[in-house]
Amino acid sequence: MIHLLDSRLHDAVLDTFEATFGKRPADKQIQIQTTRAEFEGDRTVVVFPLAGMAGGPPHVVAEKLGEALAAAHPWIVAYGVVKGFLNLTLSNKSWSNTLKDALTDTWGFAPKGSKSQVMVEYSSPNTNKPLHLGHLRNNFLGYSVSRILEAAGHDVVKVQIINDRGIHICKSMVAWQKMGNGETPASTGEKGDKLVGRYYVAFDKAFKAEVAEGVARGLDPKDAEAASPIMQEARAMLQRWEDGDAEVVELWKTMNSWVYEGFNATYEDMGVTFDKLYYESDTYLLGKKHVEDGLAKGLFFQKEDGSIWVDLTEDGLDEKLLLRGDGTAVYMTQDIGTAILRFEDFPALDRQVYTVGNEQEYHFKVLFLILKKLGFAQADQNHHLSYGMVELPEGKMKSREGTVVDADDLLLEMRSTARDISDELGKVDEFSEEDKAALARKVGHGALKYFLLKVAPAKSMMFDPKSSIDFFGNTAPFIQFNVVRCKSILRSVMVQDLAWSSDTPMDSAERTLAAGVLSFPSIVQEAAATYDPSLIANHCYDLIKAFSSFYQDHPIAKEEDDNVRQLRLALCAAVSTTVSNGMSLLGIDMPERM
RNA sequence: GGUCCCAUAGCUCAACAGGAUAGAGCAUCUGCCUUCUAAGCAGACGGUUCGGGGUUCGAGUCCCUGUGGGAUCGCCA
Repeated sequence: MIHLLDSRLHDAVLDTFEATFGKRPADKQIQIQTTRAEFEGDRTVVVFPLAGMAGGPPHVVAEKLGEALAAAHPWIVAYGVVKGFLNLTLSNKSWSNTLKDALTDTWGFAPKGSKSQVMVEYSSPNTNKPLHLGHLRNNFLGYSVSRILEAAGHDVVKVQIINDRGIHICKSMVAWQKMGNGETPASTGEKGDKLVGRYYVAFDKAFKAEVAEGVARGLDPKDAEAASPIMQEARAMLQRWEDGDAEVVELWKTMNSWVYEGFNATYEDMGVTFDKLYYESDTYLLGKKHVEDGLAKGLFFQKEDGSIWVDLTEDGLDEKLLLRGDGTAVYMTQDIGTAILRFEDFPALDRQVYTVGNEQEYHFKVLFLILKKLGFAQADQNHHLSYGMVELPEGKMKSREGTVVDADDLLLEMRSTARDISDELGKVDEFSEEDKAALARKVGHGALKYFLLKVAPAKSMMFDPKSSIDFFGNTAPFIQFNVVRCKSILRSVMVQDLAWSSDTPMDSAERTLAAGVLSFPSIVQEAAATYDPSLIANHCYDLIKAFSSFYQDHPIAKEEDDNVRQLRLALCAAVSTTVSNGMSLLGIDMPERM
C-alpha cells in the first residue's frame, strides 16, 4: 500500500534515521502505513523495528525521529508519538502536488510491454455441455487476471485449450446417433451447446439404466459398467475417432461446430475474449510423441497391457497413467503436448498461468513434474491459478442431477433484474430502448462479475439461486452509481484544466480520497503478483465508499471558494478515473448515467 | 490413511510484509431527499478471529497440535 508520497517519506525516514542514530536501517525495517482515524496525522511510521538499532525504547526513538524529520523536511508539518507509532502530518502542498501527478486517464497502469510476456489460460471447457456458473467464475477470473497483468506492464496472451476430443464428446455423439432423429440447432431453434449437452445427459441416463440392469442380473457394479453396451459403443467410437474414421470425424466436426456457436454467443455476452485457441485434437498427438520419447529415454515405463506410466513415488506422488493400453490419449497426454507447443509458439513467453479449479491441483502438480522429468526448459515457468468451487446451499452443482446454474440463464436474469430496478427508480426514463438495455447489461453483468471476483480466488464460495445477487451495498452497482455521480458533476462544470493553489487546505476526508487514488498503482502491481482480482475490487469499493461519504457533506461543483472547488473537482476526477480503471480490470464497465 | 486448501459478527466477505481499540455489506432498529443522482448518507445492534500450546515489544496473520468442512490420490476431464 505504498503511494508516491510514501516512497518520498520512506527515503526521508532512512536518511533522517541515519543522521540521528548513525546507522542505516534496511528498506524492510521502514514500515509506513495510513494513520488510524482516531489519531492526528496522515502517515504513520512504525518505530518498533527500528528501536533496537537506535538503542532506546520505541517511544523515545519515535520522538527523536519525529523531531528530526520535522526539522529537516518542511513538508512534514507536525508529528505525534503514541507508543511506538510516529504519526506524521504532511503539508497541503505535498498532497496537492502528488494528486496532480495522478490526473491522467491511464492512472495506475504501467507502460504496455514494460514487463515480460505471460500466457493466461482460462475457460477451457469440454465440448459436451453448456457453460455454467463454475465457468463464469473461471472466465471472469482468468479474464480479469489477464487485464491486471497487462495493467502491470506484461504482454499477455489469452488462450484456452478446448477439450474437443475424448470419451466425453463420444458419449454425446453416440446418444445423438441413437436418439437424435437428425435434430440440429437449426431444426429445433436450440442453442448448439444446449442441444449437445442434452444428449450427454441422455447418454448418462441410458448408461445408468444399463448398469442398474447389469447389477440386477447379479453383476458387480464395476463389471456392469464395463459391460454396458452404450459405454462400449462410446469407447469404440473414441477408438475409431483416433483412427481417423471419416464418418465419426464428420459427426464430431458437426456436433462440435454446434457447440462452438453456442459458446461464442456466451463468451460475447460475458465480455471475454481470447487471443488464440488451442484444440486438444491438435495437441494430443504431440503429447503422445513426447510420452513415447520419454519412454524411449527410460523416463517412463510400460505395463504388460501396453499402457505407459510415470513413476512419481520418489516425489511423494503415485504412478500416473500417460497413455492407455489401446494407445488412446488421456487428459495428461494432451496437456504435456499443449504446454510444450505453447512455449514453441511464443518463444518470448516468460510463463504460463493455468486458470483451473482447485479440484485439479494434483493434476497440475503432476504435469509440472513430468515436464521437468522430460527436461523441458520452462518446466518451472508454469503456475496453476487455482480457485475454489462455487457451491449451492445443497452442495456441489451436479449436471446429471440438474442442479447446474446455467451461464446464459444467469446472465439474462442479472440483466433483467437490473432493468427492473432501473425502471422502478425511473431515473433514465427518457433513455432509448437500446440505451436502457445497454445500461441493464453493464449493471447486471457488473453485479455478477463483482460478486464472483470480490472473493479471494482460493476461497470456495456460496451461491444461493433463491436469494438473488445484490444490487445495493458492497456491489458493482453501488460503485457504478458513485462513479456516475462523479461524471455527472464533471459534466456539469465543463472542466478543462484544473488548477488550484498548492496551499489549499485539505481535510481528512479529502486526504483519504487522495491516499486511495495514490495507492492504486501499487495495488495493481500487488494484484498482478498474486493473481488476485479481489484486491482491486476491495480497493475500488473502499475508495468509492469514502467518496460517497465525502459527497454527502462536501459541496464540489457548488463550492464557492475557487481553489477548494478546483481541488475537489480534481479529487472527483481522480477518484472517477481510478475506480473506472480498477473496475475495467474486473471486466466491469462504468455507465455515464444510471 | 497420505497430500493440499479453508475456518473471522446471525449470513456473505475484508484486514497491506506480523503493527495501535479486528472492518464492510446483508438482516434488525433510529434519523436524513426543495440543495452536485437516496442503487445514497449518518447512527445503533452485533466478536473468546474453531479449541489448545509456542515464537516476540506485538499474532486473525508465523510454527506445532487437536477439531470441523472441502478437494484430491481413476485407463474421468
